Amino acid sequence: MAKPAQTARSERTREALRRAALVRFLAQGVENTSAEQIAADAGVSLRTFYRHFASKHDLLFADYDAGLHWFRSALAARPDDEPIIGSVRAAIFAFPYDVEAVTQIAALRAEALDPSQIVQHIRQVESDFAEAVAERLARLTAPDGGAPIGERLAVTVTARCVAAAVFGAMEVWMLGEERSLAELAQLCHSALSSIEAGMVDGMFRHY
Amino acid sequence: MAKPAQTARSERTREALRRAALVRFLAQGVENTSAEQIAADAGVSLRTFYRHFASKHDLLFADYDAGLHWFRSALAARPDDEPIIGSVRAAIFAFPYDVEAVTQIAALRAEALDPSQIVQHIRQVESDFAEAVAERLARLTAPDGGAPIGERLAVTVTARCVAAAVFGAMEVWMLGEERSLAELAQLCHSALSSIEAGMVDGMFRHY
DNA sequence: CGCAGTTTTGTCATTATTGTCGAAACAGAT
DNA sequence: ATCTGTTTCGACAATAATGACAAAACTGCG
Repeated sequence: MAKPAQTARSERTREALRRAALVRFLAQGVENTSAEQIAADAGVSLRTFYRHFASKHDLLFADYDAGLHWFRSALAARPDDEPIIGSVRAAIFAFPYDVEAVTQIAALRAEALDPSQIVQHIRQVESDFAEAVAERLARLTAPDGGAPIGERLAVTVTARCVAAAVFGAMEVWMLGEERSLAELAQLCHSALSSIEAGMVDGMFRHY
Repeated sequence: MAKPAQTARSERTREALRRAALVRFLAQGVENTSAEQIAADAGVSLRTFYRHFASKHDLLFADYDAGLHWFRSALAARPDDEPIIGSVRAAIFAFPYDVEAVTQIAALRAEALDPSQIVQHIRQVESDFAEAVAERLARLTAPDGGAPIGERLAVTVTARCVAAAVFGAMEVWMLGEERSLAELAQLCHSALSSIEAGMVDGMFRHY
């Protein structure tokens, strides 16, 4: 849909667009920057801009894939026999992120996107998160996805419940008054534990 | 974002646009129908069209809110002391829907939207579903949302897990070979039961 | 190097979407 | 019916986004 990025050239173009956009966005705000300006700054045509990014706002999510990839790898690196909740805990607490950059981008998003779009993105993140967990779980059963349907159901539902715990905790945190990171960690921990407790009896007791 | 719909007049306009769009879409396909045509058919200006619908594609989701509202009401109508899983089962199996219309719209969506957009919509549905369940659960604890944070966390996570079960079942069903409605019902039943079993011990054992 | 095939861009044209501002239609009170 | 404040609509202009096709850059190979 919007990602040539195969060759070195296209990668350069992409980078140029990314940089140009960030500069403009920071200097004059997202809405006051036209796609044409960005393209011009990067020295390419408008059409080319849209070949690299689905939309102007898409630039605000340009770094997301890298983070997802990191998480997926972190999960995959965990030993096969570790209980899934433990793997997830380890991965999410080890997640490295550039506070500066994240804050900056978050501000731009808040400025240019309406709340529903941001919520939509969070749902996307949760969905990808669940998929990563499912991928890790599936490794235990049938690496190729050819598992019996009951097993597939268990993997999918379990993974989604884990995601439900983490993102549910985040939701409660955002709506609550206490906004410290410690509080968030506490909520995550608590939510994951509740899932874990439920897992001893449920259909997915094996994970 | 795009919904005057307060007065009778705007409701008429909205309906006119909806009808006009459906006719065109069915006759010549979504992509071959321009927003201008729809507006013209409905006898309003292009700008007015965009006052009622956020986008041309938005028309393909125009009926969604009604369904959500139905579900929310169905859940609310259930007795307070019924276990949540039971309420959800009852509600989803009683859901009334016009096979004709649903099939028709689904075809149009498949034609005009790319898969990622459809997935995005499904996520939206799941999210709203979870929220409806959470609403029903919250009634048991603190009607005003002023419950202690632990309780809020339990409600949120539980609701999301229920949604995870239902939509996880749907995902497995869609990816599987058996596509009968019976199979879907079976998967939903199974997924909900697994959650139910887990609930006897987890933090949300009370629901 | 020079050629044939593939990928990436550019250009042009068309449609989609949004901001702004003023006119028309509407609801309620006099 | 007339006045008045509000909602909805139309007209116009500026961006945003996409389709179609040709030119330019890049690739591997003889």
